[in-house]
Order: sequence, then C-alpha cells, then structure tokens
Amino acid sequence: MLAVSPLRSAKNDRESEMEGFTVEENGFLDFSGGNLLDSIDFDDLFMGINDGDLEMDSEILAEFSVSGGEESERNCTSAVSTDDSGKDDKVSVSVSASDLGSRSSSLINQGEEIVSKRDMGHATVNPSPEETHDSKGRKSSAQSKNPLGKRKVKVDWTPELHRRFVQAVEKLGVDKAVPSRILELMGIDCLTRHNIASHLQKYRSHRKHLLAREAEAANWSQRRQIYGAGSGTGKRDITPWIAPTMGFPPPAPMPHFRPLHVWGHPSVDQSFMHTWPKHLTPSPPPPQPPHAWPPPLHPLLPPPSADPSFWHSHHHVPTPGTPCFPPHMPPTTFPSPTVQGIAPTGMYRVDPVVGVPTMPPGQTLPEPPVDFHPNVDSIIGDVLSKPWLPLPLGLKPPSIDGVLVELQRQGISKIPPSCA
DNA sequence: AACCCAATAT
DNA sequence: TATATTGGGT
Repeated sequence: MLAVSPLRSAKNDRESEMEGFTVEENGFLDFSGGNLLDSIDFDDLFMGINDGDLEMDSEILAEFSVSGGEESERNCTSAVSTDDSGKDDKVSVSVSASDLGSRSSSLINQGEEIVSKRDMGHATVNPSPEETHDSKGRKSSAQSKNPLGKRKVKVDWTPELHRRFVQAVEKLGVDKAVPSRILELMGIDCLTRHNIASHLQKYRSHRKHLLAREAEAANWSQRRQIYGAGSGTGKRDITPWIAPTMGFPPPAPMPHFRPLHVWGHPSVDQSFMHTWPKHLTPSPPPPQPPHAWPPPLHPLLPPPSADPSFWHSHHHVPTPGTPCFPPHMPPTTFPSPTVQGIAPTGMYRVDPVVGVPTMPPGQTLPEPPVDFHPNVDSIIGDVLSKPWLPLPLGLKPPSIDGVLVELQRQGISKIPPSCA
C-alpha cells in the first residue's frame, strides 16, 4: 500500500483538477454540516492535484480512476482523506497495490478505491474555522508559500513498497540502479521518478552507513579473533597494535544507524547477528542462506519476515557492532566515537590482556564471513585518520606496515592507495 | 535531461 | 520523523 499525501497545494483552478476524484462538494457538505466547511480550504486541499506540475499527478489520477483491488500489480487502490489539522492542510492519499500485501490502514476502506472527504476515523478536523471560502471552496486568503501550485506528495514507503524498490535496485545492480529504471521495474504507476530518487538517495545513504558499520564490526570481530585467540601464547611476532575502532566502541547506535522506518533489509538485518548473540536478539530471524544479499525474494511471497522489527524501527534491537557488556559494565563508560582529538585515558573498557572490548561471560561473537570487507578503504581510512588512543596497555599506534600486515592476515588483497 | 548529493523544508 | 524539495554539480 502506498500512501501519498499532498501536504500542501496552492490555489489553482479547481474544476480541471478534481475530475479524477469523487471528492466533491456534496461529500463535504454532507460531512461538514455547517461550520466545518468554513474551516476547510478546498483549494489548498485539492488544488493542483492534476495540474501536471508533477508526474505524480496524472498517475495518481489515473489510478484513482481505476477500480482498485485488481490482480494487477500496477493497480493501486486509493483512498483520499483530508486532514486539516491547523493551517497545515493535508490530503492523505493512500494508494494500495493490492497484491503487495496490504498494510492495514485507516485510510484504506475495504481495499477499494475510496475518496473520502473526511475520514472521521482518523482525520483531525479543525473545529475553529480561520478561513472562508466561497461556494466553490475557494480559499479567500492567499496561500503565500506555494503560489505556483506545487504540492508535496508524501509517499508512504511501506515495507512492501520498499521491498519492491529493493528488488528493483538489486535487479538492476546497486550501481546501475537509477531512478528511472527503478521506477520502470517497480511498476508502480503512482510513483514518480522523484519519489524514487529521493528514496534511492536515502537508501544509498543508509546502505553506505550500514556497510561501513559492518566493515567496522567485522574489523573488530576479526581482531578480537586474532588477538583474543592468541592471547598468552606469544605466538604473534608482529606488534599487536590496535585500531582505534577497537578502543572506541562502534559508532553510537543513534542516530545514524538506526534503521529508518523501512530501511531494514533482510540481509542487512542478518548482519546484526554477526555481532550480537542470538539470545540477545528480540526475535530469531528465519533461516536464510549465509549470503543473503540480495535476498531471493519472490514477488508473490509475503514479506521475507513477518517480524515487524524487520521492517520497522529497531529501537529495541541492539545495534550491530555495539559491544556487549554485562549489566554492571554499562557501555556509557565509553567516550563518544565522535570525540575528536586524543580521547581521555581510562575510558576504554578494553580487555587488559588482548586489548579488545570484552564480552559478557559466556558470550561469544559469531564470526563474520571471511569475505566481510566491503569497504577496506574506509576501514583503513578510519584507522589512519583517527587519533590514537593513549591506551595504558602498551599498545603501539599502527603504522602503514601494521595496516598492511593486518590486511594480509585478514586475507584482504586490496591494498588501499593510502597504504600502497 | 538525467542523475547525484547535501542541505533544507515540511 | 520521514519524506520532499531545492540547488549545485557532473
């Protein structure tokens, strides 16, 4: 289900714009019963929906004219309701791709096309009319902000819609995915290239952060393996320097890496398991192949995970890479990873023997895949750029050679230019 | 023109 | 908060 909400619209000729809707004065009149009408700025609410300024307009209207609930993936059932809370008049347009596995919404009424003036169930009607309009619903007061009739159409990127998006992106290849092609593949008429571009921008940003974090977590985990397993054996002949990312905890969970609404990804979330013991995860993920990116999603299958946390915020989920601590060792004793300059001493809860963050007793970290280094440059860049910790552990700052040695030990053949 | 990205607006 | 918009750049 796709919900789009023209949050704002400027005045325009109404008649030509409203043809696609069944929302008409009679509906309003029936509902309002008097003063309510006065509080509604019909022009702001519906003006310009079909003025052609945006690609979305014609498409939305086209969809509106199509009865929803069909088998076609491209069909969108829609519901329009208004929410004129305060001066920020809104029109919420919910478009549902019926085959996508609809999400329950108050905006959708029985899966059929519905255009309602006032969704009593959820709309907040402004009881205090501040503006007047004529019989045509024209607003008497000027709308200063959008004289050109531009309106914002908010797309509700539901999990299903996002899944389609991800599918398209992965089918095209992350690098080759461009909005126009994505839009093409998604086959959602209601979306515009701009919608896709905006979402793609966020998607890439999120993915970038996620990859960086995975790399960091992998770095941490592997070093833990390297140094932890060999502690006390004296087998190591190289200087056991420690990357600053080990002294520091992984970047703070918030706000950068908190999953953004639907940004969760099956395989991405799987990566959470690399750094978090299963028993700490709120819900065990369904068994999936180890290399689940891209996930083999079937278009007709339900979402890959029924777990709401899969798609929605993981507020209750430990952030990947975050060190595990017993209750008496709150991670808050760590300084912020964003701290600049030399971090104060004595702030790092580091294993005194191997120099790695400790784990709660009895807990072990699952090892990441061996090819778990999507962003070596980033790792090394971080290693070389961050100030070194004055760890009272006799650890030496890394040198270029040290970085190379570690890369070699980790089987990373790709040598960053900075180290070459 | 399409695309990308960061900043900003809503 | 999530998304759209904008502006500057390629």
